[in-house]
Amino acid sequence: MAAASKSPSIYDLAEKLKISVSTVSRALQNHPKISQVTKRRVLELARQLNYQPNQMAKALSQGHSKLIGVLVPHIDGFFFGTIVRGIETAAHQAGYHVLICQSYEDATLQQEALTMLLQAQVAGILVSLAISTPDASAFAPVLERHVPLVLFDRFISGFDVSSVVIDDYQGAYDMTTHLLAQGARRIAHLAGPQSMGIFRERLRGFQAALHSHNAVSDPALILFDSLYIEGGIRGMTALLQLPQPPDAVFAANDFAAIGALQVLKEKNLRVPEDLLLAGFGDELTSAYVEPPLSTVNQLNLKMGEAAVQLLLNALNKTHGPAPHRFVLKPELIVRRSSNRQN
Amino acid sequence: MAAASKSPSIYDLAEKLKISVSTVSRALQNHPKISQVTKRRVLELARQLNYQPNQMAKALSQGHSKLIGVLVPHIDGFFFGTIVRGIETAAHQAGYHVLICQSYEDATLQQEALTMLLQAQVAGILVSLAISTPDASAFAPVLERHVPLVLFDRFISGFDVSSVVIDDYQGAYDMTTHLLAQGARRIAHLAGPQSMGIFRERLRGFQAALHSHNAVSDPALILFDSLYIEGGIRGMTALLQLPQPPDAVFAANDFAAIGALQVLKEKNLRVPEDLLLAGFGDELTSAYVEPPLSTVNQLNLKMGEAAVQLLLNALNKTHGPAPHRFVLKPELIVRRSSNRQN
DNA sequence: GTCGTAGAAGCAACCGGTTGCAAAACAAAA
DNA sequence: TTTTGTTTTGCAACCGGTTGCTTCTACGAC
Repeated sequence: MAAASKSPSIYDLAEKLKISVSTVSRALQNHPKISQVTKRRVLELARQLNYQPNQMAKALSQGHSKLIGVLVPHIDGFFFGTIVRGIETAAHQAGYHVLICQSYEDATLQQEALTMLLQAQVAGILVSLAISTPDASAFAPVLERHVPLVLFDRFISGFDVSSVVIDDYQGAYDMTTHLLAQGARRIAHLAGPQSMGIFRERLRGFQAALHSHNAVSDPALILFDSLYIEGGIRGMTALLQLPQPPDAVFAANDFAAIGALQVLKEKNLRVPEDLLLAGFGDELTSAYVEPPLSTVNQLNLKMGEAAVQLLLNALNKTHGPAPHRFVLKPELIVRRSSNRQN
Repeated sequence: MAAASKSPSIYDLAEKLKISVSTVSRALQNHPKISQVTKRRVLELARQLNYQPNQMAKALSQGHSKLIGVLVPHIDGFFFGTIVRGIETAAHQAGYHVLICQSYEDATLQQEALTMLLQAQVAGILVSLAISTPDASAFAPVLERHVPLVLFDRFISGFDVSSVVIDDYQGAYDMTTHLLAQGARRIAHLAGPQSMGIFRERLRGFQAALHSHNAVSDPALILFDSLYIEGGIRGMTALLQLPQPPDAVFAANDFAAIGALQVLKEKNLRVPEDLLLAGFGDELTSAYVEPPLSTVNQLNLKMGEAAVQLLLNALNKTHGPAPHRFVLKPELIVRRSSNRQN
């Protein structure tokens, strides 16, 4: 299309130097069978003409590109933003590029994105599942073509591929234990959609902690709603209307907790004096709300890096290695919203 | 590498149907010179074999890919996260993929990333400049190859390419005017690095507003520092030690304002009663700090979309169209930190 | 029966690299 | 000087598409 100057190819180099393209190609790869003299001449001319290898041609002839496909629900927001940053950084260090797609939590869009990534001939794919993912069938084409796949954060049970997750169970368990230690007797849980493994795990951890400390476990205190701010508002409002309201709330993510906090402020209930509050996920905002919100750090950057590492492992083995599950230990971040000592 | 099943190519289709590859190729493109019968047969077999066109091969033969390179300082953080989301969404609608790179505000990394994008044969490039960008020279290879380029948010004066920016001058002017209307007499400005056009513009708008309202314009009230939270902390601390401290602070971004807010809280100064505070950029956090922070909305999503639109325009003209500058009008978001009326 | 023509399909070159294998160049050994 | 061996280089096919131009077929017109 571009009528004007095209960038030089190895053919141009070969012609100018009166040698064959294969020699040029090998010289550029520093192939041992090419003489130093020739290499020097090729490299020199390449520099002069500002030669840039065409990665598409390279990918085509080699059968695989230096692209890693990343499919996330959305890239804005602190959590995925940081993960993607970690992914890009790690990928870049390994000489890979990152192709980004968003599923918007929609299974159909997710499916389409996978198709596009496959068509783009990516070397591997990193996915955090859309909440609406019904089953693993969308990934059949990926597996068929033996494109390495690594799931992170969001997974689906019974889908046996490599993945990196945090130990949601443990994080929820620890946070619940902490709330109990702070004197909570009736802890409510704003739980997320149970179709997502992570939210199931958080609920499990919550319940296990209650159980092992012989604390009250009232089903009325467990609410299932969206985990956006609005969901938190609805949930907290409902909790306050109970005959026996809770004295602590543990939300399955920070947004829900922030929503709950807004309701509490409106009702002039003090946190942590009247009620303890904690979230999950360490969103950036959580440190700046009033009072600062206790939460569980998901080690986002590390998760992105670990996901890339797993993918690179798979890429470097000729045989598909056995799926490997990488579990990150989350960290409790105790701030004022759950801390009465101080 | 992949020893096992490779995905089918048009050669496989051609062979199975005993027709030539060119016919298959044309049938898939719905070329008018191919009979309906043949098209039907090809399409049917393609579906059966789950044929996926190899986009690299297509890009190679056509001389351009369906890839848009995006180069930002970093993808986490609300501002760039949202922009990138807008970009991805708009690009996806136009059938393009998005290749992400981060410069980490480093000119060298930025340069490298540009090279990689060029080698990846992207159809066009969207860039928000790294703060340390010394001049436009890094972009020479891009212009030479006639790869369409659009800058967004961060630009550099004297570099005449298409760009989409918000009217930082106007935003700062409006916010300053608002602070004056709220009764501020001595407004301080936490200014950013003046190498960045956006921060220069914000400072200009600030000063112009003071001037046109005959307000105090004291050079001691203008501080230049980093615009991270720490910079805001340093700045506010310094301002409070002045013989005549300000009665309002306008920070060139929200992070600096949030840092300033922390200092004020520590010193038990009330916002907005004792001092008015405003930021710029509408970070997510700003709505949740106490008191909620007044700020200027940068219309991030819209900016991303506009950038893609400009790029698509350039891609569709054979002649490089004249550079077009798209200016978005920012919106004032008045919250409690600057509002005494209410 | 021959010619003209439109429609459908195919040949082959090309995009810009990589790579197995053959060939050329040069040096050392016989 | 011929033979053998070692480097160095080149030929040509391939990756999976696209596309200009040619060829083949069939059908109506003269």
